[in-house]
Amino acid sequence: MSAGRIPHAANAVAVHRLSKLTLLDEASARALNKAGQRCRITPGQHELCAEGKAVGEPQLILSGWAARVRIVPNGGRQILGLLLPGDLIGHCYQPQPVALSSVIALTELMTCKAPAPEQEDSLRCAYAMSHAFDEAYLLAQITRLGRMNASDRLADLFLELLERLALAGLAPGYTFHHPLTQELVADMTGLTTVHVNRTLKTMRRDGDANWSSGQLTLSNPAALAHRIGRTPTRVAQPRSRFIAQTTHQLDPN
Amino acid sequence: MSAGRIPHAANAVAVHRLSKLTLLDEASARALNKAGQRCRITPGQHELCAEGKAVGEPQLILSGWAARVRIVPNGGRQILGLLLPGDLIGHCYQPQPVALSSVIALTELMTCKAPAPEQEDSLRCAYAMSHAFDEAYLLAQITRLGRMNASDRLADLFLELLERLALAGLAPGYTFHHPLTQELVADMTGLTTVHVNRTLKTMRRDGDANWSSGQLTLSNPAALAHRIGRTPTRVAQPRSRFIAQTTHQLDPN
DNA sequence: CGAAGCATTGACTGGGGTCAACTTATGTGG
DNA sequence: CCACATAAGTTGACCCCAGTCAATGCTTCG
Repeated sequence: MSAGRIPHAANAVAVHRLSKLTLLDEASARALNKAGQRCRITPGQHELCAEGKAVGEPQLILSGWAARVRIVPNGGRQILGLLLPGDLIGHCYQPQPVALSSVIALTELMTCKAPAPEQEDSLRCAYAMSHAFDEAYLLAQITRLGRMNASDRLADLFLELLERLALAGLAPGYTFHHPLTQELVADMTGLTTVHVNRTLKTMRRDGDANWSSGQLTLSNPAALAHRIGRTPTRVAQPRSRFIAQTTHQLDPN
Repeated sequence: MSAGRIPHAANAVAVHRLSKLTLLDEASARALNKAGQRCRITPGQHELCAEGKAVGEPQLILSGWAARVRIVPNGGRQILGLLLPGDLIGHCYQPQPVALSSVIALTELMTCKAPAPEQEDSLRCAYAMSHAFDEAYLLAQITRLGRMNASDRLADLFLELLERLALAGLAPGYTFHHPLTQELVADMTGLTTVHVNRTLKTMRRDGDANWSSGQLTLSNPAALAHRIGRTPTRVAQPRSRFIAQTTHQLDPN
């Protein structure tokens, strides 16, 4: 894996994630590498996709963060989910699809066209797995918003992020870099900026998490997960490589 | 469409819904009718599917209501979404899938095996459309929980139900029958039973909705939708029959 | 330097939760 | 037909988590 900014390295993270979802065959890996050579840059804050508009070709995120967003009539904003490196944008199965939410870039975003899977391709399986994880994250978001208090929402969200970034190989230790503002966290968790700030303060005091803008550190993810009753996300049976191998990240205490 | 309880009539509602999602060809309609002849009955309150367990063959709901449920560590329960006649259960694309949530029957439930689509079948498209609607309903659930107050949550939920039941031909006028208790509504909307009761009282007083257990009547769905800024769910471009034809249900004022 | 965005804090308020009682169905068996 | 049990709906009194408003730091950047 070479360094620098040559295209091959650009999609290393995305391939890393997809290959953890299923065993990628030769042809798939080659298709991904080839697709990564034609990447597109989207500046931060730009919209990649507008709710209600036609969905274009599915894109694969090579680097950067994005968010699925919905504007609420009364002026508010709800973030439906986050999109991280290795995630797919606009991958659906129905014909003539319409975007169910807008997608905005939270950072400068590098994307490429997601190569179309051939018949019986392992890529098709990787996409399906990715799609299933997307649904799992939506369900997690629902339980967070519906049945958790402020501090549990934040803890659960941070653990999910750690899990997902670990899947893409982006969370060494219990720390990760992120482009989130407290306002974004508020729009994600259904809270206000003020209350997010207060809750973060409490979590810092209690030694659970340390938010210093741009970076987040969880002192003891396993203990935190246990306390709020969180279990790692699973979408397929633990056969060969069909599960995300992130559990070990949370095992030690 | 004959009356009575012969198998052909049993799946009439499900076929009605799927054929509104896309234009069903002859073979698909025949496959659905045939599948409906071998139906299974699940008593109310029974679990069809357990979170974390392997998912079996995809099922099609012929009649009755079910709910996707997740138990929250601190004793609570969150309903992730409702499953209505014509909806699919356990339809996913990844191999060896694991259920992302439990599914429980809210009423006695009649289901049949969802016939496997052939290559380039219109059934495949119908399933994909149904899947897309499922995602849309999850997103709607997120914005409800994240950014709406109690009365808007109830109004939005009721409008969604009206829209979905109309799609299956089960909501003549602005009234529909349902098996929901106020506790179920509470578990769905992230509120408490007590507060759901109070909010329903207010809505009745204001002439927005009338909850009399077992039946719900919205006096003016279009006005209500306008007030809370709700638009009908759309997942594909309005080409031929690719959109749900429920808009007319909400048009008049 | 000022401007703009983000983080932080305090004082006050209110929507919805909690607790607890009571009523109204809907059975169910004697 | 009534006695009893159970589930669902209804209401009141009280409280608290999180929202609102508003001011003040703290960066970063032109």
